[in-house]
Amino acid sequence: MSTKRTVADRCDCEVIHEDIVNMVKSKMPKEETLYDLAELFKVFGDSTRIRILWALDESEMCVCDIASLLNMTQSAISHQLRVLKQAKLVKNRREGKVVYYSLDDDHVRLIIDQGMAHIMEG
Amino acid sequence: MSTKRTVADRCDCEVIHEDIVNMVKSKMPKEETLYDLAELFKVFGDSTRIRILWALDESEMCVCDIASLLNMTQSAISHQLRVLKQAKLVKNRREGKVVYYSLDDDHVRLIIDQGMAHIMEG
DNA sequence: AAAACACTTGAATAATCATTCAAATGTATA
DNA sequence: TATACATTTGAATGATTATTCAAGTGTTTT
Repeated sequence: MSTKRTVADRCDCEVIHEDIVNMVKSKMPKEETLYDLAELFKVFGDSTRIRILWALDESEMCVCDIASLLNMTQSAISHQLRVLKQAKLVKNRREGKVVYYSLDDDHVRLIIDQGMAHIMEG
Repeated sequence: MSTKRTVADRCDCEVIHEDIVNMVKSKMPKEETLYDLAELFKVFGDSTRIRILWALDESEMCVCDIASLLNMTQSAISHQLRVLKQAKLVKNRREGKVVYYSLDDDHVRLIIDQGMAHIMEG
């Protein structure tokens, strides 16, 4: 008796469209690639960093100026610039005591533009 | 006497290039816009959601299939689909008991493509 | 060499958020 | 109407992370 399923048979449902799942699975990029992609977008996913990127798209700037522009501490800006640099989105050069940051990559503008397009269409 | 600055005059440096800061400030979008932009990218900044978006770019799928494809619980997938829907990146339709999800917007592909381009150029 | 300056770094705190678990919908079927 | 099914929802937990604060570099000026 009791062909009744126990309450938690792992997942309470099996695949419904196995053919589609298999097809999609065969076309998915490597796990690692998708992970890296998410990591990249995570960098864009903070308003401080977005503002920094937008500012640097207008002009190369030093840490002090960015801090002033965004009304934040130099330390906070410096921390975020490090994140942006690790993601290869900005680069810097030193001139005496001053360190100037600028965009490192053309994709930055394109990614932001596409994001804006999505937001704007409402 | 003592024109010497106290140790913490708010920020330990003043603006260095006031002209540039003012120019950039005048060109920056509204705070709110940049905040919304960051919120959008935050949605892309999670590997589960990126995988869902990539999968839905191949084919419309139901929650159960996505869960199977990504080897995760339906609950976890459902929670993330809600986030994606709020961001207007996916839409859904019901057919009996089954709910099918699909991409809601052409920008999704373009944004992901730009992200990939950045990653791939190394 | 000492002081001032521009910036970086590390640890600590607080806030955000992805996943899990349990319970609740809504729909179809017996 | 009761059961099964596909999905949603809410609360709880653990992990990640942005900012602050204090101390540390590296460079120039006096």
